[in-house]
Amino acid sequence: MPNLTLEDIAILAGVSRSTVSRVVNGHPSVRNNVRKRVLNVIESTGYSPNAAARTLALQRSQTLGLILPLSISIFFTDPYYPHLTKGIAQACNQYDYTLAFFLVNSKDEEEKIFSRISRKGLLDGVIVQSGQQGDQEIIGRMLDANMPLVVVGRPFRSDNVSYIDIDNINAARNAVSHLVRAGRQRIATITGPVNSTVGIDRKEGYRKALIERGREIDEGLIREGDFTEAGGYYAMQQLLPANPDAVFAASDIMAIGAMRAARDAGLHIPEDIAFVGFDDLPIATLSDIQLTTIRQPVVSFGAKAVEILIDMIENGITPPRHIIMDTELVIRDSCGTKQKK
Amino acid sequence: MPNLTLEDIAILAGVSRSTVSRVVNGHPSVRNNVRKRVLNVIESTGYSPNAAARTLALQRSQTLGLILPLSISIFFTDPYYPHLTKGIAQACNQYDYTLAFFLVNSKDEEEKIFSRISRKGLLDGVIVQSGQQGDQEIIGRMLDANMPLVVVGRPFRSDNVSYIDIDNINAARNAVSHLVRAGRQRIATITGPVNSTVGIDRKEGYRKALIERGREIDEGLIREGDFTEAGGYYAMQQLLPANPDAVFAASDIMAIGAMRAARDAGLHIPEDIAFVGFDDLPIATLSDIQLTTIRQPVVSFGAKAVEILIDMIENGITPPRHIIMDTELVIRDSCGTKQKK
DNA sequence: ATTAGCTTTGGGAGCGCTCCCATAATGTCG
DNA sequence: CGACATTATGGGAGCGCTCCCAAAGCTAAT
Repeated sequence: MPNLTLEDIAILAGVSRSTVSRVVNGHPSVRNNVRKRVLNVIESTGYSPNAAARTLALQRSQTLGLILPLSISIFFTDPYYPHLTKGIAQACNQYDYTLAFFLVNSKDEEEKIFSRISRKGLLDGVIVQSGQQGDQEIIGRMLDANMPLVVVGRPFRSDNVSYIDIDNINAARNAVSHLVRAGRQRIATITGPVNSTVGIDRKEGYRKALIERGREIDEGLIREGDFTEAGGYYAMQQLLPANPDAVFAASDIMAIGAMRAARDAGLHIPEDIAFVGFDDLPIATLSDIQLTTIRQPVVSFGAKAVEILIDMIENGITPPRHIIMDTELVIRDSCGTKQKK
Repeated sequence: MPNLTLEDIAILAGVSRSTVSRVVNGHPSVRNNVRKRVLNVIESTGYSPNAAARTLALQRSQTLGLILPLSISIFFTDPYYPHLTKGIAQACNQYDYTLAFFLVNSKDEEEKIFSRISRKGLLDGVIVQSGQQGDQEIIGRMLDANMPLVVVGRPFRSDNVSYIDIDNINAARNAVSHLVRAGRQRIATITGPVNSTVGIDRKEGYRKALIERGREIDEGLIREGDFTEAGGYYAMQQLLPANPDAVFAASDIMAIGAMRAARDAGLHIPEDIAFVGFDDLPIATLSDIQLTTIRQPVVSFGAKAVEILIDMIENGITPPRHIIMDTELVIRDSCGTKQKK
């Protein structure tokens, strides 16, 4: 299969380069019989335009970048990221953009990847998964380079940046309120890393819920986790001496780890101790005790991020937009309030 | 930040375009003081070359595509794929290639994605995750388009294609032999889909192991799964009436589902029934009973695939290579043979 | 000092596309 | 049926880079 160019098609169809270009791009001012003739040639030769040449001429690559920064090099131990990726990939397909995927594994790589990303003619825009302080640098650099940018998860400095998030504080508050209403007395929490906005916000929601209900905050019932199963297990072990009768974990995967620790300690779920997670990813229903959790629309995050980003690319960078999506408390077995049928 | 070109840098440094190009590409024949002068200008202006222009001139994009075909639109319910993706992404970073990510979700998308992929000037080569019959079409089309290609997992027609895989038959045989040696009498299996090579091969390994040991094959002890947790659960329910005392599942995630079903049926693991999985992904150790499983080097698959692909791109397409990687049976709690300490 | 044999540098052409503008073909109306 | 508006078409220039070849600058040897 030889490498055909516009010119070749033009010759074969007996028209000019420009006309073929018009046909390819669906420009209206081409006579019908000419259009047909050209389309036939294209069809029969299997011609498809050269992406690089088009990018160069248009100054548009039709490619978006997804950057998962160093802080989440734990990539894929938490199924949150794969789901997000899926949402983004789907949306890219839908809008006919190519998705370039950058997984930052180490500080060394970071520099390498940066210089690749900031190269003109590669990406039209960038989606950064954020949350931790370290990600500010990436965000800053993209902004400096005037690269259209959407952040998934509220970043630390968020005033001049578009992002998509949920209301973590209220979502957490609802979950913990539910435990209070269920009569739990010693409600503990396993937070995310406190150098992340999700870590901070979900913890804040926990505090709010308790204070609203006139409870006191017992620091002995608060432990920091790292969004891994092992971290959840370990944090739970630390909490056990404080005798909690409920735990709100800032992610499903940590909740799974915490439940394992509780069970290893001989506790019964939900009788002795109730659990609520956060995310509602498929793992929530994989454990033996189905996890009560806060559903957040991870796949929609991706879709929405792509949508906004493309809008920025095609219509110019607008004032930063902050999109807050809805969450929902999904009651299952682990919190002990599910109606038996 | 204005959009600088080679030409601009040349003027600023008082040299020609060509000289700047030489400096950027590390060509030796540039006098040292000139090189320094140019580098200074580049540094101070933050210039970086335009990727599209370079691609057009070189006919090389330094970009690889990863295609996850329709048959695995279940993407990310099985953590296998995220891990593979991670391995590939890491390797791409290492070799300074960009990774474009194509997730095929529907038949409609397939066509759209194909035409994008086969566009010249976008990808230098492609990695396809394979296994099912439906993937043959993608593979065929890439081959027809003369696109350098490496398949992860042996495809159905594998003679003219480079691929990376493990010896699924022997790996499965070892696992099942282990169960036989442990004295299990009624060993069942939950296979992968039988329109996939992994499904077929692992089942074949199961049969081989039993026949070698003089056991008979009881079709009532064989059920087909679909590599999901729910599929494992369901298959196990089907198997229960046949009273198995051991199950070999063709993936960890199915083993998890199957164990849940066994437990729901009141069975004790591993006393009443032993389980062996396949993959050794982190989930294997997340369940309450740590899963005995066959470890396959998923992340290395990715690295190896990238390595071979780049070799094909840079040194021309060589005769197809078939790389078989090693596996290892990892004994944990679920098979009942682990030494107590 | 002159010439041969290097190394270093500059500029043209080309990669394959789009866009603009000029020209050619067509259509419309009095 | 000619004058004009309208629509189709062709070709040049340019996107920013690399590569090739020729010219210029050096070095050193006769």
